[in-house]
Amino acid sequence: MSRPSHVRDAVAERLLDPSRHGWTIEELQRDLHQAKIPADYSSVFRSLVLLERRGVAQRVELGDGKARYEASGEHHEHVRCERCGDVSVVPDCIVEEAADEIERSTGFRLQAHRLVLLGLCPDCLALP
Amino acid sequence: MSRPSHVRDAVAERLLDPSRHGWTIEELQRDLHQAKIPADYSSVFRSLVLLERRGVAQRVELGDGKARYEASGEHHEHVRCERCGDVSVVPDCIVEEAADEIERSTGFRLQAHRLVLLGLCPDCLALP
DNA sequence: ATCCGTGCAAAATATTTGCACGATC
DNA sequence: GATCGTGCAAATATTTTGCACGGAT
Repeated sequence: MSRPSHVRDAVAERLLDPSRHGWTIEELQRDLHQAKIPADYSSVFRSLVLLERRGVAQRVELGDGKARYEASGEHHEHVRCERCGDVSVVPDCIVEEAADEIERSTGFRLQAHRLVLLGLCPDCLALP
Repeated sequence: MSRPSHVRDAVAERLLDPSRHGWTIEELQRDLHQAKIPADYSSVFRSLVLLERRGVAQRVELGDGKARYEASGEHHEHVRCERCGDVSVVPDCIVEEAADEIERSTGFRLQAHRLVLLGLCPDCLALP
């Protein structure tokens, strides 16, 4: 039923790469371009929408006004470098533990959370 | 040196109100309008920029694509209701404690963080 | 023949800036 | 008279949608 979709395939392939997280649409497009897979911004966008509906990708908000995507899977938090924009992962969820106490103090029923840590990455720390 | 600025004053007054957090520009404008203080969107925006530069206001990202502002001051986290958009405050910072461990495991030097908790507020929980 | 993937361009959403006018200093 | 606050409209930045074409089924 499915026809070849080189754009979508290439997008999925990049999302699955565990060494990068929080791709913006533009970053994906640029990376595709460098791999000789020219694709329209809207095609990348639609690929992401579809991959998200299929449960392959998930959209994450990293608080910089850009839509970012990564492979859906284990929950984790992100650290974003405020200098170069690089995104890394914090494997442990430090929010879970506090959830009960927060629900009690606020009256909210918690469903999800987004934690973005901001700082300087090791590379940028080494610079002046 | 400063001339009367009813828009900016009214904006600041609302930000300082401790019963509301995370105002969007549009919410502020609507609230001003109801208080018979018609103001242009851009005037509210510029008031916020100025108030932020003065250290009175701070911009917070609550992950819904809108710029949100509140009085600068004590650090705290936010809970946003996914149904009605209402924003409340979580006084305690649950991130501080984990910061050291995160810096060690990621190599980042942490400078700030944004935690947005998502769920249902007490009012919406009471609805069907 | 139909359906789906793609590119191109326009719409939609939200923020930011340019310009002119009038009020305040 | 110069400066600052404001409204109006245009410029940006990004995401989202409409449309048409062409290839795969």
